[in-house]
Amino acid sequence: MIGVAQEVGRVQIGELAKVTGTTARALRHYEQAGLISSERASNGYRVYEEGAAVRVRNIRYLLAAGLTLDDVRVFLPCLDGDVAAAPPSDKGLRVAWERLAVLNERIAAQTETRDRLEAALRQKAGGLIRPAA
Amino acid sequence: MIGVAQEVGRVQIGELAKVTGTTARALRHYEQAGLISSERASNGYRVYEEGAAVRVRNIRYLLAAGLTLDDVRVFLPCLDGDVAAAPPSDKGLRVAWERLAVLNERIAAQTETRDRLEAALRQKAGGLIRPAA
DNA sequence: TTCAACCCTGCCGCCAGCGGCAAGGTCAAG
DNA sequence: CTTGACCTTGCCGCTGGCGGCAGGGTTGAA
Repeated sequence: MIGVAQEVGRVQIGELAKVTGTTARALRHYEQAGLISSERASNGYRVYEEGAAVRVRNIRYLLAAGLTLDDVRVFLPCLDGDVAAAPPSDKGLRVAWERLAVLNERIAAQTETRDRLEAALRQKAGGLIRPAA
Repeated sequence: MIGVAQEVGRVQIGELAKVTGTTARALRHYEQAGLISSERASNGYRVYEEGAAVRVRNIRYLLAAGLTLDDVRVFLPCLDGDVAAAPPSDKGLRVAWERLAVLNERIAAQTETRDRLEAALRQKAGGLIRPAA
């Protein structure tokens, strides 16, 4: 083993992938997209600091909610709280609010659509078929 | 002009695209995906019957809400109401309810995420920046 | 020394929902 | 008879978020 963790949190990509439930490939992708950063060891290996895991989990959480990497980039500085990253700039915050508004619209649209679909289904199904609940 | 409409609603692809606010390309795509159907004139041109416009608008509506073409295929039979298409089969209805449940989950996830983001933003912004509303 | 298990950087592939273009047929008007 | 607006099929391209592989270095253990 290459050092289970000399200093806590100084971890390489495979480990980070494992603990965050993702893949090294995805992590490199996030880095290239500017969502995470890494130092390099003398051999060129990426080394992640403590807190990276939190950040990555935040990323995954937002992605899972249907946000794009661009969106995530906007919101991340507001989520890390403690870790580095630019303290959310004024402009950054404005943009974040804008994206949030967009998100709200999307949710509204989907909700409306769902309601209509549900109504249509109830009507078609008479009473034969019921919501899975 | 090739006949502004001999019988009302017997219309070709460009017209249908125009009235539904989409493109011929997209309509062919929907057809290939099995979402709409068309007869052919003797010259090979697609001819759409009345009601196609409604169907297409339904499709666009659902797509705009973030559904996939697959999803749409599932829900369409329940929306046409009058037009042809298979009368929503029993199995079809079950599947539709399932998809609806998925949609609900997605909405829930997004809503939760939005709430968290909003909270984070409020905290970061103190009171400097306010929701766009 | 050799091996396995890591890591690196490309670069191509996939899915979805089309856009866009080529190469050709059809039709009505001038 | 030509023009131009329409239509046809087919295929390649693009965006996003990676997956996966090739080709190569580094490490620690046996």
